[in-house]
Amino acid sequence: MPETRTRSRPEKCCDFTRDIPDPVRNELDKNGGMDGLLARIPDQAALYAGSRLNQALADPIRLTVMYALLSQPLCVCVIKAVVQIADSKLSYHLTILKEQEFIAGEQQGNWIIYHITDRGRQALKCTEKMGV
Amino acid sequence: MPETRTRSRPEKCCDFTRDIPDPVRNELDKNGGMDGLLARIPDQAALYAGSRLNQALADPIRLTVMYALLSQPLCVCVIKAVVQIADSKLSYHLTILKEQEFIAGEQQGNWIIYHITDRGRQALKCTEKMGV
DNA sequence: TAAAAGATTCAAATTAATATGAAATGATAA
DNA sequence: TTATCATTTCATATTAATTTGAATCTTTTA
Repeated sequence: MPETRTRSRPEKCCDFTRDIPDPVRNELDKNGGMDGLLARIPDQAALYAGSRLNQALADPIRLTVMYALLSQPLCVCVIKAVVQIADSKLSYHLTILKEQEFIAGEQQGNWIIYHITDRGRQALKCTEKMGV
Repeated sequence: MPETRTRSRPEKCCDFTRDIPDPVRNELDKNGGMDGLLARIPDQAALYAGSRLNQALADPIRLTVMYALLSQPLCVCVIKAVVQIADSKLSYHLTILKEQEFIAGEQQGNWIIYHITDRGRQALKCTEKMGV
């Protein structure tokens, strides 16, 4: 018969005023405890924005577009020839890059000509620094 | 009655030997045409790897973990106290960060103590440079 | 002003990422 | 060697991102 034991301990995994390895607790104390630790973490809004930013760079098609634009400004029709996907699909990816201001486009007559932004160049440099 | 006209033109959006804006074509010519442009884009494997890398950074929980570890090495149980999510969920996110070698963990007795790697520090610096 | 070309938008379908809870693993202590 | 604690793994459910094709919008040209 299964025992139905009531436990007095709180439901959390570890009560970190006691149950954490000594070296970790020691350093945590020096760092101002949990409060100090939490204070050094950016707020939710910043973290969310940061993850959005990285999300925009998390697709091979979008990276391809950015590398193409690193060479020179291009109309959508040439970008399409580079990535070889349907119009609407390309448009979707361009929108995501635009939203994060990695690229920008201007209408020139019948065409829209996209170029990479400084922020976009920066992003590629970063991605490369970690190995692409 | 709808006309069923056979078109001699190729099915593609634009035949970029003609139908692209002059400034774009001029620069493209200087850059070695389509071939030159394509040659300067990293290969598929690199782009895929690059997008994986950014994908790992594309989540607020994972960024939170990395920022926490930027202060000091921590056991899972303290990280859990920081992010306040279920064990298995945390483990899932830790695995993704480990796979990209942004963090690494070592067993110390009963605990696993994670620390941020140089690559991880680099990644946070990059994300910040673009604004977090 | 109608047609055509270049590009975007929209709704629906598909696929990939994340979350959840139960079960398993590995280390230590009783 | 059994029990316990910290953590991970697994199967499934949920949610978010991407793809698709049709319709729309803009600009230019006839």
